Amino acid sequence: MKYSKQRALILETLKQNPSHPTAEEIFKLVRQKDANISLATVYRNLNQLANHGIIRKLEHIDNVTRFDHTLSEHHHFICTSCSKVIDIAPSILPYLNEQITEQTGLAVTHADIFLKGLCPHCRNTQPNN
Amino acid sequence: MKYSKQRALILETLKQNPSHPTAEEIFKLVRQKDANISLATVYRNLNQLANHGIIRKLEHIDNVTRFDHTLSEHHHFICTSCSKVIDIAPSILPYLNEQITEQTGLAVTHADIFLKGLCPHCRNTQPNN
DNA sequence: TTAAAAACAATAATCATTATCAATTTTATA
DNA sequence: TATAAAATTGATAATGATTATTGTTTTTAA
Repeated sequence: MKYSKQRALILETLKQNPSHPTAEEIFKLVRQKDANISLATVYRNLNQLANHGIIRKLEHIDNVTRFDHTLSEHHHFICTSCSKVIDIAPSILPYLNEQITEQTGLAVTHADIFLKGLCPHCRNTQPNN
Repeated sequence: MKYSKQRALILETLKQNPSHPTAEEIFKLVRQKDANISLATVYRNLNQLANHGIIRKLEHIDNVTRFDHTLSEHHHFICTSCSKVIDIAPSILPYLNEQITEQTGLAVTHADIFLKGLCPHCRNTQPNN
């Protein structure tokens, strides 16, 4: 991968916004620093960075592709009220893959867990939902 | 919901094809029985059936929306080699929601688990993958 | 310094899905 | 059974996210 100013800006912007932004959201952010950058460039570079294992592409959260600044594995909780996404450390479910492999006979190499429920904030403000 | 021939056909077809088909795949199947049914009708009714809790919409398996003939909760394993989807009984992870709720303080109401790995068939035929 | 390779901006193309709308079907009621 | 309102349909246009194309610019190794 050759260096490019645009790619560096995109990666830097993603690192500064760990909130699992979409390509469109990243586009709006980088536009503030480079008024000429193209949406296609944002898509191209996000995919390229993901293919090189530098960032992570999340295709499962809410039917919209989002990007994650880190490769470190973690699960995701989405609040059904405010749509906020909260990262969950995989360490809360140790030996998950091994456990499933043992019980099913399927060689599990990767587990993505998507949780739904109310975040603490919505749980307090909307006690009856 | 008023009765409609088309919706009945779509539901029946899905029940006979529990392989998590996409809307397009269901469309091709129902076309064999009703040459005039429209793709829009298939989409409309699949969404309607899902909204009424009669079938389940799966948006997480492989970045394509698929439909599930049953509401009974279960997780999904997708083979990274042949893309086959295998259902996993949620009973292999009992008290999962409670366990996560306890450890994180998040009120988890629903957990979707998407597993990747090699299915038994591909594991045997491609031992080095 | 230069030339090939990679990346760019702009935009057209694609693909899955949804919206629109006039015509048809369903269904409750007379 | 007839009928009229409401729901549904088929056909197709529109949408929105993403990818492909193309001529131009940037990067980088020699």
